[in-house]
Amino acid sequence: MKIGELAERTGVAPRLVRYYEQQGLLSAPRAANGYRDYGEEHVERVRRVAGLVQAGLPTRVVKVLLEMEDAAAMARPTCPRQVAELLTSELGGIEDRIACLTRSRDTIRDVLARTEHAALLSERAARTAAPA
Amino acid sequence: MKIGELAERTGVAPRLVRYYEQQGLLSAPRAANGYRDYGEEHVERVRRVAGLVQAGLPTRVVKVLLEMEDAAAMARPTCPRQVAELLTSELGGIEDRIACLTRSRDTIRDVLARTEHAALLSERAARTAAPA
DNA sequence: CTTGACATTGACATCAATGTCAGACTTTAC
DNA sequence: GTAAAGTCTGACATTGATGTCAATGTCAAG
Repeated sequence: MKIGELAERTGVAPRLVRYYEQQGLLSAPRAANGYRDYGEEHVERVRRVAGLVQAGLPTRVVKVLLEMEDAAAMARPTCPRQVAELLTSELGGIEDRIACLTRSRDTIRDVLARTEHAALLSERAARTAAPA
Repeated sequence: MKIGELAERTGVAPRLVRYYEQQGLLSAPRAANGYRDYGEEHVERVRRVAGLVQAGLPTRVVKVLLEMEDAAAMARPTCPRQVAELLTSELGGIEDRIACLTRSRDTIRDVLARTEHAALLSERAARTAAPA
């Protein structure tokens, strides 16, 4: 598929897809005419990249993170010492973020449930349970 | 305490503390001489603000989020319809981030455990279990 | 074959979060 | 009391993630 379709399916602007590619987060096979030519696997990949970037990770970190996810699929993953150290230190930051966001999520749910807007919450739950 | 000490205790640069204040995320009582004069409660607050910002939330969102956490402490929290809607829509994004980060966290742990760097992981666990 | 929609690259603009510096004032340490 | 260190405000610079535009090329539909 071409970049336009990929963008539509991921909700990520073509501009950003190219940017991520430039940052080395994305491979981009080319068709004979020079157009980028993506496959299904790229849809997942782009979603994942965008998700991590939106979660506040710099592209530089996302890069090693994803390289590592690729490695994790292997039976006997290898990982240079230096990368392992970077990941170990990032791990703390990631856990902090999770804790911070989790707390906010719980607070939001709690407040919505306890105010007169509980309906919004159940509407949303209904939507996510049966996504169109 | 003055801004320097607050900065030291939170790991957040004074410059940023002032910035957060300017964005309305922070109150800043002043001493007679004009210096900002913080109490213990501000330490927590600043950590929370910085945490959310690092988790990729724009200050504008952090602001309503924290206002709401304050409200959540009340017996009968109130919340204007418009704010409730904003929060409901942010909720999805937050959940996405959590999922994304959780997955990365698990992958990191998994890879570290399965490579020759498992030691890093246990060292870290030891540190976080008994923080200095 | 032409027109319109989409792609390519590269340059430039923007925005939010930070860093940094200058000039004036306060406080701390000697 | 003087010097060093910390604080204030305000301006300017930088960085990373994006938006936008221009000039050119490709493709699909009429």
